[in-house]
Order: sequence, then structure tokens, then C-alpha cells
Amino acid sequence: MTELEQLLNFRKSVGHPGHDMILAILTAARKLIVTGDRLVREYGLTDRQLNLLMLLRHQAPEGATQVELGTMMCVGKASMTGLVDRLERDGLVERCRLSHDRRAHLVRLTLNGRKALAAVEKPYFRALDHTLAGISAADRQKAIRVLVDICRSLDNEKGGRK
Amino acid sequence: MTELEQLLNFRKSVGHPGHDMILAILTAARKLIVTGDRLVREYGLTDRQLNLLMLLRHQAPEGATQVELGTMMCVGKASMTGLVDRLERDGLVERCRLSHDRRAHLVRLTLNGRKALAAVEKPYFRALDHTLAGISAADRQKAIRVLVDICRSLDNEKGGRK
DNA sequence: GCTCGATAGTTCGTATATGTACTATCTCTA
DNA sequence: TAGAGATAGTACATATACGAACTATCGAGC
Repeated sequence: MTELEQLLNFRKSVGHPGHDMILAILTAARKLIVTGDRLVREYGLTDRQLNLLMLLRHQAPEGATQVELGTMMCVGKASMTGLVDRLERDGLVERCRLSHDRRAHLVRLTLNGRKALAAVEKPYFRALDHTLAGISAADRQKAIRVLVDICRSLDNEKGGRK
Repeated sequence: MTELEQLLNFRKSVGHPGHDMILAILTAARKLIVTGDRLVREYGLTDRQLNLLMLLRHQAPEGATQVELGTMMCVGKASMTGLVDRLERDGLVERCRLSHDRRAHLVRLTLNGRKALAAVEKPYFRALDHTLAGISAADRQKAIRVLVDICRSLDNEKGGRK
């Protein structure tokens, strides 16, 4: 019985080698999302909305198309429609037409979007630092390497099947 | 610019120390879910449904209540209602009344549920082995330790706030 | 210049998740 | 034993995600 399984109230070990790794990733991600979501909800945002605003602020100050943003968020274009819809409804981003490609929208932060982001980013990063406080930079780097390898492996499988 | 950020088409580094770790976990989890979901969808199940069936098969052969299952899946009881509803509708699980506690349901696998699980488990674990093939057992263990530490840290924050 | 295949975005139906509010039931304590 | 508080489950409004089908547009090659 592994430590992770105890954390989840498992009664006996899962059995398949490697399943622990998957379980650990999915569990950590779920807890991160739930915790993050509760924090940012106090500021009127969801976890994914904050995600998108941060992306626009730090990765695409001049704006980005929905497909570009979707790639960065690991989300399909169909899901981006609703996400951008709701942020536009709340006045945090705007859609602009592109002159050289009339299929695409340029999504940009509005002034209100920048303000909302500024309000929530500090407490968000403070909570993040607190969560990671007990983990050494070296361990973090090693764990990141493993996770990136898994991402790459998954991307290759997908590409190979096509 | 970190490797992960390249994987996501980021144009420049995120900036905040520790954010990479979070990004890596969330990205790996999203890719795992998407890949897993595509695989099991061929068998008429969703990722979460497989998850629940596996839990019932390996962790609770005699059945479990919805709250117990929710704990093991890191999901609230409100979400369990729909999940169990759909599996019951498809005839893969059944709800039984408990004699000693008439608030709770015992959720159990049906014969059809066992069959559906048997069909999908093998290809699922095979794909999992393939995904993790390039990672040594030692690296895996180290990464799991980091992830479990993060889970514990998040659980403590939650408890402390109450 | 026209057509064919790729791409950006939306819409639709479905599944999953949350928090809140509600009912039914259990359990502990005064 | 009565009543207070905890717990199991459901219902509802909302947000997120998917794939598939659709429209509009772009771009490459004949």
C-alpha cells in the first residue's frame, strides 16, 4: 500500500506497475485545480479564466487567436469558444477582427481584464509558493523532467496514430 | 524558456518560480486524461467511468457508498450522483439500499460492468506501460514523492482554513 | 483564376465538475 | 428521549470539456 493510496483511502494496492505514477499526477492535478479554483473564485474568476488571462498578459501582450490560446492551455478550439464568450461577457477580454485573416479572432485583454488579473495574481502566487515551500528546487526539477517526458510520450503516441 | 514551455508554444518564460512545477503537473494530467479518454471511448466508456469501475473492482469488491467512492476519486458527492446515474442507466453498476443506514447507497458492479471493465482494462494498461516506458523506476518514485508531498500540502491548507 | 484541402470559429449533444440548498436519516448529548 | 448537529444523497444553476458537423475563409497548385 503506497502513501498515495493511503491518502485516497484505498484499501489495498492497485497492482499494476506504473499506475501509481498516473494516480499521483491526476490526484495532484485535481487537488491543485480545486484549491486554485476556490482561491480565485473569491475574485469572481474560475481557475481556467485566470489561466487564460495570465496567458494573454504574459505570453501574448499583443493578443492571440483562440486556437493559439487553446494550444497553450491544452484545450480544443470548441472549448475556447465558451471560455472566451464568458470572459468577453464579463468585459475582461475583447475579440478583434484580423485584417489579413478574416477567419480568426485576435483575443486581447481589456483594461478591466488587466485590473482583474492584477488583483488576483499576487495572492495566487503567494498560495503557490506556500504549497511548494517544502520541496527543494532540485527535486522540483527532477519531477518536472519526468512530467515533461510523459507529455512528450503522449504527444508522440497521438501523432503516431494519425 | 523551459522545455515544458516550448511544448506549449510559450513565447517567453512564465517568470514566477514554482509556476513551472504547477504547469508541468496540470499539463501532464490534461494530456493523460485526453489520451486515456480517447482510448476508453472506443469501448463506450469515459475516463471517469473507467476510473470508477476500476475502483469498484479492485478497491471495493463488496461495494462502496457514493461518498467513499468520491473520496477515492477526489470528487464531491454532488458529482457522484450524475456519474453513478449514468453508469446505472447503462447497466454497469447498481445502487442497493443499506439496512443499517438508510441514507446511504451501496454502489456495486453488475455482471455487465465486470465484463465492460475486463474488455477495456488490458488495452488501457498496455497503453499506460507504453507511455511510461522511457522512465526509470527510480525517477518515477522520486516524482511520486514530490507529487504526494504537494497533495499533502494542499490538504493541510484546506484543513487549516476551515 | 478556380478548385480542393486545410484552418478558425461556432453550434450541438453529452459528460463532468462545482457550490448551494434541500430532504432524509443517523448519532450524540443533555 | 428529545433535540441538535453531522452525514448521505439529490436538485439546480453554472462552467468546462469533448467530438462531430457546419460555415467562412485561406492558400497552393493546376
